[in-house]
Amino acid sequence: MINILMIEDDPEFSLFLGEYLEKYNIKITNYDDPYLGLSAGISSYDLLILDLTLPGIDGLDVCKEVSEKYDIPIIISSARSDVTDKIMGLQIGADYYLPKPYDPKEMYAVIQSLLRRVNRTSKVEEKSDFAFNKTKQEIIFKNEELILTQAEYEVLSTLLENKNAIISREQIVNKCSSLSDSYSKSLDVIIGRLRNKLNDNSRKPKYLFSIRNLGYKLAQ
Amino acid sequence: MINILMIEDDPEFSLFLGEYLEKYNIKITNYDDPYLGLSAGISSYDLLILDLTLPGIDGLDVCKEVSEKYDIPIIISSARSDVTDKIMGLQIGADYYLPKPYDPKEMYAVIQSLLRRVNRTSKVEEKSDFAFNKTKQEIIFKNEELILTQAEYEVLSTLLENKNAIISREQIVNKCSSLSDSYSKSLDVIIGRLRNKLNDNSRKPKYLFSIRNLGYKLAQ
DNA sequence: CTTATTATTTAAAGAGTATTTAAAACAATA
DNA sequence: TATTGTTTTAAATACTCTTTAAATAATAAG
Repeated sequence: MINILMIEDDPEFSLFLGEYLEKYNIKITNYDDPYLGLSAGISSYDLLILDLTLPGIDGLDVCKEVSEKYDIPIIISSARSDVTDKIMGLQIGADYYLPKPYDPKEMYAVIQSLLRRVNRTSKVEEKSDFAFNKTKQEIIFKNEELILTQAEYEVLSTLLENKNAIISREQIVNKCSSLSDSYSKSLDVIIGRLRNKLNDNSRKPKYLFSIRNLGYKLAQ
Repeated sequence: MINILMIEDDPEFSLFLGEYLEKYNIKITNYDDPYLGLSAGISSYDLLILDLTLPGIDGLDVCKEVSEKYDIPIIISSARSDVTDKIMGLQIGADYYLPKPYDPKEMYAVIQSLLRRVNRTSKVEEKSDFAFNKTKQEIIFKNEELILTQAEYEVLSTLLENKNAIISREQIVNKCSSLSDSYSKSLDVIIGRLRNKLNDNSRKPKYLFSIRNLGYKLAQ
């Protein structure tokens, strides 16, 4: 069961949406008074749907306050479809801006998407043992940053960019500017050092496979 | 610097957007061929902007594949503004659906919002040993004000502004007006003095890391 | 099984970078 | 002009990493 907090001064609309979402096991609790909504134990909800035209306070201010204090995902659902409103809303803390009128199916899709993202990123579970960030020039392996030399970084990067594919020694050497471009044995040495840092074993490798006569491949 | 992968078969549009986002320190790499885009080392980018009308394959299929294999946030940017497309896109793995045409400002707001959400939920929010106040020109380190010369202050500031990122010697020298802009060894000396004041050790640094051939980085 | 080829490992050399130290040049102030 | 504090220069030292080389191991072919 998913619990959604709604702040919306048109009770008919919230009722209509609530009824629609009921069949997907989603429960909406609506406050037409924004002040009541703000003191409704926000953190116990999974998501906030926020209207902008509210009595007594601008929805954008509500958005800002909630976003600063809580982690809860926010969808702005408003008849104000001005670009500046959208931009403001998103910058101020909203996760999605859905202009009214909309098909409730669309709202449902947005809710699904947002909750998927929130749950996905908060989970520790990961598919790959590697994560890498080109801008920072760092490669994370099993949640630890690898300390790599320039050549090691370049080699592992090119392998990572072609995950599970075989790349020839020649290709690798050409892509790595810190390797002298002559045919050389340096690459083999670098590979060995990478294997050490990955705790991999050339006899029965888990990550770094040597494919005789063809090159190397990084599995996973 | 934020790295965005774009798959969009209208090169003019991607160029236009890329130029606009440049000033916010965002770099767009566009592939007009979706198959090339898919093999472009997706996991090293921070975000994917995806068009739907692509040559040879439907954008929704690309979306599905990427979403299943990677955690990367996806924005669909498409002229197809049909509700069913929106719903499909969001259900299949997209995080946002932005119908063309749109103001590039709006795209920027969406990017900000999405990255904020992704970083917010994944980061454990760690405490920094540093706090700095630009207006007062002071830097607090472990609750004590550091007594710094002008050059030291400027160098530490630029490092602090790019926490955990590698900055080249050249970049640092250019940003620091009290360093003569010629290539010079002064920076190395200043770094040494900063290390002293931070009780840091170049052999096994805790804060001030030298990244051979690339520059320095301040951790934390 | 033997031999030729290809890959891995290990150690050491050498080139290139970074750090440290001390002294000189410079700037600001009284 | 003397003092003081800061940046620059220079030179010595320390260190890191790619390359080379040589020994060992694994694989494929005859």
